[in-house]
Amino acid sequence: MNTKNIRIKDIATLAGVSTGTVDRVLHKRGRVSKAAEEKVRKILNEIEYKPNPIARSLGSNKKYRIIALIPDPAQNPYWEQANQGLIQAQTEWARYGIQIELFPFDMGGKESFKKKAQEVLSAQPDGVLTAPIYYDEALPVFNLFKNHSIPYVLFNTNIPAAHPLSFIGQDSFQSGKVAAGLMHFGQHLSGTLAVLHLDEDSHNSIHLLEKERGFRDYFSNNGHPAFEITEFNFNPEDPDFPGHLQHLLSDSKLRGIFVSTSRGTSVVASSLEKRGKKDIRLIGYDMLTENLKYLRSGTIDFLINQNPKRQAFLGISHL
Amino acid sequence: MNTKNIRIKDIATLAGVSTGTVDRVLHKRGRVSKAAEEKVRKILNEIEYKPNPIARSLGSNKKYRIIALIPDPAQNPYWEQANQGLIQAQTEWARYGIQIELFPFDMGGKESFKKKAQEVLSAQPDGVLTAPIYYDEALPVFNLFKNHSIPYVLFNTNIPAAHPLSFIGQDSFQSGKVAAGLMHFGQHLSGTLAVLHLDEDSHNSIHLLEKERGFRDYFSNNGHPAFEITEFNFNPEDPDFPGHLQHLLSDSKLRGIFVSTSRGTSVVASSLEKRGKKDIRLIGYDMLTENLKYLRSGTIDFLINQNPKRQAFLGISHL
DNA sequence: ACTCGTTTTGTGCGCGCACACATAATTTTT
DNA sequence: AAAAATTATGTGTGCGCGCACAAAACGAGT
Repeated sequence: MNTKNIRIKDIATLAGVSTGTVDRVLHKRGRVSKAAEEKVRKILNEIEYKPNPIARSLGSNKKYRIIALIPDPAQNPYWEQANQGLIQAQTEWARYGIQIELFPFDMGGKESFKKKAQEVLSAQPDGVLTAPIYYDEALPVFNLFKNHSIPYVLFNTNIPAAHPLSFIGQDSFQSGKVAAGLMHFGQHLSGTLAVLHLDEDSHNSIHLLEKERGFRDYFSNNGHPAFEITEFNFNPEDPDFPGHLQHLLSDSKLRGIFVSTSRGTSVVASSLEKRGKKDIRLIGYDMLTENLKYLRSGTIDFLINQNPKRQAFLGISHL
Repeated sequence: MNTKNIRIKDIATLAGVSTGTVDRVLHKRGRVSKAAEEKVRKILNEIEYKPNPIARSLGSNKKYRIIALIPDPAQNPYWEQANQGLIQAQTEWARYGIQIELFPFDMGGKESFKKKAQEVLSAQPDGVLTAPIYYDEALPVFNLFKNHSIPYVLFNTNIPAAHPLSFIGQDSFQSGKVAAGLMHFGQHLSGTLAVLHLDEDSHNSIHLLEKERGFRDYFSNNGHPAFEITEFNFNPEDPDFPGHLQHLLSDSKLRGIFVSTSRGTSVVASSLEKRGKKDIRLIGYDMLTENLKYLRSGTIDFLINQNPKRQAFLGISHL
């Protein structure tokens, strides 16, 4: 009673006009005399009108199409988890007339990304959720979206320059700092720390570089014991990769490894375990089942959880 | 189109009856002939009917009263954060006719808890969100709630025996194990570890005891280096408290302190900082502003975040 | 066969909003 | 000054559901 919700009808009576007129003022679609608009505006300023979202969505009953433009889940467990979140969102929002379609693109194929982005555009969705893992290719795509006034939400990787509707995900820089803090914690011997980007094209993936920057930033402010930080870019599909890894691990001064990608962590962990190198600290990303195995066995010391499932779900919700 | 949502009306046509009959079958309020019920039931089994929650809540437009029975936020920053979450939930759900009332009880006064619980009962709310920090007193209260068929959601502290509608919060036992893991991590000298319960009546607070149990459990499985774990119960309001703390800190073999309550952590941290004891590891709970200060300065090594604000919010949402 | 009770079934209304359309009040044109 | 065009305003309808109530069907008794 006390929390009496004002309806559009109440405003109408208060302003001495009909509901239709109030409606037109609210949706600013003209066809209203100045005098009438005045009156309604006045009432609106006095009391705060909150349209009832339930009633609103009931009537319209529109179908919304949202497209998720993300790397192929089949290729990568991280994106598979994200996909899980999408499926969850799908079922959750289904009866509100929201339909989610997946446009997976090939990781490591910028061309694939560009092509799929074009398809998204021509599909004319009501919203897009995407993870712009390629900086250079992403920006022009977003400009196109904006021109077609298709709202888009970024997740996983942030590109502020793209000014999306919103961004869901963690701050890669801070995330790198956290990793560094955990790496530093309790370390009493100086030595080498390795930052590993296990990706096809890590130079173009800003979020990986941001993580590294955060990692280095931490150590530039926290100097004892002194660490030498080296950075490596490996493609885990490369046949030479095991060799490179072995060479890296043979460094007796190596104290810790920070893997910037979720998938790569378990590979490194298995290598460490084989060599019985328990003293090398390993920090990676995300609770993939593979990773969890090594986390339990103690080979992986910390996993920074990006919660792709939840992120994807939230992303859709925001749209 | 393809995801055509079936309405109650569709079922009616399919079964060859009217919507009213379907409605009666769905809400099982009788007044339906066996033959008709048969037909409707058959259709219902074939297709999965999902009532549109939007339309449902539109019509009813009921007012729901939810009461939050939690410790007085004014007395404790942790519960103040929880209160923030309640306020957020309040504004969020306001227009769906949900009203949240706060029944704060005095911490450290079981009598206060019992009294307030009685008040809640006589207020006849549609739902209760509560944090049963006193085990012995809580159970009979929940039985009363159940008798009056008032749904209740627990948060912060779980009491499975109370079988509530749901529980929001972390597993205290696991949380203690995590703390132990972080305590153990990188420790290379054996010594003493202290578990501090800084509460008025810690013996009756199961979640604190659960945390300790988890903490001890970890070390019983991870033995090197060997630690002696001691446990202390202090009341931070007690005038003797600073003396006790000082005595504890004078132990040269003390390696780390685990504070099981969110509020106490900063007190210990300030003490540590005064004595310049940087080498004692300190682990506590929750991102209270006080705690964050010491986390930044490095005196507190880890804070396990229980996110009371979010928990409270989720609790209401579940109801 | 008719009325009266009882059970079964169908219909109508409203929740609050958006949007379409019908009416009313203007202004412009002839 | 009347008709036509334009603009302003009011009213009606439907979204899907729950619930109240009207209508119909059915039996039983006279």
